[in-house]
Amino acid sequence: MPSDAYPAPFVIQRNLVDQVVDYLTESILAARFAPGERLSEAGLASELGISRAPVREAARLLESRGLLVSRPRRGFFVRSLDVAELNDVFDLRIGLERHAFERVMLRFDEDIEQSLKQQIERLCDVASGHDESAKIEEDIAFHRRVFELAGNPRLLRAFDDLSFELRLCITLITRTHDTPESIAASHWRLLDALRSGDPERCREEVDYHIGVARDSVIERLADGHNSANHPNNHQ
Amino acid sequence: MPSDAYPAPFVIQRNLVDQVVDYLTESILAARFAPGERLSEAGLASELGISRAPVREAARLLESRGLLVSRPRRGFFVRSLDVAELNDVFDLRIGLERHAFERVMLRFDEDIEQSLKQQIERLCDVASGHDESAKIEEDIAFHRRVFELAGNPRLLRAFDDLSFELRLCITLITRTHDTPESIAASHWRLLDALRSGDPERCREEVDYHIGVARDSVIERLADGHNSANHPNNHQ
DNA sequence: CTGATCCAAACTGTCGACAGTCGTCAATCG
DNA sequence: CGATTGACGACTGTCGACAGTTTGGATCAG
Repeated sequence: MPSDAYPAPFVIQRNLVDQVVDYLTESILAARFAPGERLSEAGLASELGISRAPVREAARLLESRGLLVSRPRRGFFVRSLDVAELNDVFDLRIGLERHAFERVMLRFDEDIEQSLKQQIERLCDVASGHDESAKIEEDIAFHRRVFELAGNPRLLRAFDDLSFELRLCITLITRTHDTPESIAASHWRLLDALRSGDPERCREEVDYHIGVARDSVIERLADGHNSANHPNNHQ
Repeated sequence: MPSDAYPAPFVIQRNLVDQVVDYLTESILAARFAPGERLSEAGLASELGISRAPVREAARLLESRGLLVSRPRRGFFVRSLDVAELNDVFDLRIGLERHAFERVMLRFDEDIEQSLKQQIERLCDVASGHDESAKIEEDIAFHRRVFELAGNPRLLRAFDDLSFELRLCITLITRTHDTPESIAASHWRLLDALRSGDPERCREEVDYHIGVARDSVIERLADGHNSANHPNNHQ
């Protein structure tokens, strides 16, 4: 008997907490909740037709993901990032991506190349369309693939943790209008760098790639979307 | 921890969740709970004289810190790391420390040097004693100081998140018996590398330093402490 | 004696309720 | 008229309870 292991998701018995986590995550990233907005436990619970306990536990999880902040005796608020925090997120991302790319480079082979090529092609497919959300997700998916290929699950988790804040950064602004060609080209350059086997060059390409993304976000944030977005840190 | 908001801690009104988080964290890291051990919500709650709700919320938080793993409908278990996971933790640590050291190097000045010198001296103070726990904490404190000086709170939080797993790695084994001199010397070398302003050299020193720590842990894990530690890894 | 089956105890997931706290706003006072 | 105080309402922190599930042992067939 396979008594040990395998949660066996035959019948996916999702508990309420996970469902609430997904619901809240999507709601925040789809900007259905405004940054800084207070989330009422009771309100959410009754809205979802459940009790407050699962909502509270879900909120704790979202807090650890950086999507919510809790103020004792006040409740949970949707995280709102200022420019400094946004810079910090991208700075950490650079550190993580450098590491992931280096690890991938060390084990680069035909399979990895194919895998990344496929990912870029999927990115190209949606890049010509008008589904901005899909572009963002495929962009992130490419980078996530790199972290998968790095072969370190813990490193991947660090990226996943950060990616929620990353999406939050992007949610805060209107999406960039890069051309499909430029989006594709910038990712082909990363693959080329990996292929070259030159660590120095790879670092530079990663720094440039992430730097462009960061500047794009910051630029738009400065363009006016920052107004009336008082960050939720007081006194 | 990572959170913001310093709302006048005149009267420290700690809620139960935070207290339970601290209690559990300390219990796990002090090896009062065995790796892989099941934690009964009801048991803990009655033991602490509280209800299960705060215990559950605290456990969720510990899960996000990597100290507990939850199995649906089964409860929470103390995380137990196998050699592969342990390698992953240290690999991520290398990535983070490289980045932190680089950032510190870019803004290196007299104040930073003094701050790190103080930290190393505190490390030396405890290194000659017999309080192994203090040695570990001061060792981690030095590295945490580097992350603070890097000037990126998000990067610091990433280290804090990882540091719990790091402590867990160390908890799993008997502590290394490095001499006080070698402990001090290895950290002086890191400071020297920072002072040199040479990124390449800094990376190498960091890689070496963390690598030694990793090997030390792995070596002792292989020495026999791994037996009967069936990992409870899922997801 | 081995292995499958069944049952009771223990536990998790979820709920509704209560008490204490915080923010708001109107009434009061200088 | 502006500042202060106090009460009201909303909400969080915490608790005890119930139902369905898992676990481990007792029971029974082979």
